[in-house]
Amino acid sequence: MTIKQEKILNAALELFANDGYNVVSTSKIANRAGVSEGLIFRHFESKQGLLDAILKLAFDKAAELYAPIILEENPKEVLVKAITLLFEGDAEEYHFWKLQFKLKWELEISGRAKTQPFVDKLTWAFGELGYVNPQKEAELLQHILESILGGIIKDGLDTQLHLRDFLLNKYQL
Amino acid sequence: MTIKQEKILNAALELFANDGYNVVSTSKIANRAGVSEGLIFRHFESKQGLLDAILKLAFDKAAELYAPIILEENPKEVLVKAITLLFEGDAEEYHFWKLQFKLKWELEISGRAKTQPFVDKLTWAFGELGYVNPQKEAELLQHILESILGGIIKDGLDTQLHLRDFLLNKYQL
DNA sequence: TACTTTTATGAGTGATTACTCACTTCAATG
DNA sequence: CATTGAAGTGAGTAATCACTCATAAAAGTA
Repeated sequence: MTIKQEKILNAALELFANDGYNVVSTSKIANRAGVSEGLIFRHFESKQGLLDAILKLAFDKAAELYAPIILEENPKEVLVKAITLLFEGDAEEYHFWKLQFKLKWELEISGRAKTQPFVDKLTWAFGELGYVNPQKEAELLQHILESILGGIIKDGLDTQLHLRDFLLNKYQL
Repeated sequence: MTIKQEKILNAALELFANDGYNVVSTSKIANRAGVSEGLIFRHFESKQGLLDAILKLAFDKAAELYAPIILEENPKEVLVKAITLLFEGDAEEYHFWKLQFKLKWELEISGRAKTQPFVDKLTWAFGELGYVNPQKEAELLQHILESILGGIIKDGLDTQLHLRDFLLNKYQL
């Protein structure tokens, strides 16, 4: 991984996340990265190949972020971490999240299979805590968290922050 | 409104909703509508103007759909209608909903101000029913419904249908 | 130093884009 | 019938697109 390769990835991530995959041209990416356009195709073969490389980085980043929840053994703590995680994202991760939401609708990339372990863990936690229908409770919470994350990305963290304590209170955590 | 004008609107709605605004070319729209490309610009001035015309139709359709909830005077019935509404969408409305989700992320059109009366009505209903924090209960339910609607559009009605009865039960309706 | 491989450039390619315009067809009116 | 304004056409335009390729600079190895 050369320096210019990283510059291309960073520039493309930012542009894809902010403007979308289809409207961002490879010449614009090259310009932002301070690199010749041809270099993109040398390293990543095609525009799609560049996107694939970024998606792999995003996947690794997400796995790393969710790991503490998957490994947690206290059911209450699982829910606490799941809820608070959203509100602690730093600026670096921001672009990855935004890209994921954009691509979900622009290219109809589901990312559904990837969240399955997370939903399974939530289901387990709700079961341990004696909920009648842990499976559906888990799906519901997953929906809530996904929509709140979308709100954070679109309208800013401060517009959603008050829901954190409300949720923690609602689930008696 | 001439016949060809309607054909253009229908073709564009379907293509925008399925493929996205930026990837659909005006020549493709004209072709699908069985119309010369120039006619699009005669009637709608620009590609953006065509989109604006479609968004106006979508807004009217949404207002018409939400009206029964806004006018409802029984608080419990407000929540019932809000929850069940999602699961009763017919095929014609489907494209309008899908377009809204796509544009929300592709062009970052918020549509937030437009849902305000709906959220206000939910807030009122939760207040009438004695909830401690009706404002936040309303925002939470709005988040849930939005995310479920997204699930219906992406993965199909049947993947989300079981959540309807679960929600009705959870809110004791 | 001499040779090889990799990294990097930027002008050039055909295809496609949103949009224009000179022109024709059509329907309505007096 | 004659006139007029709107509806409709389709070839044409400059700009931009993803991508190629001949060539040069740099880095590694002996």
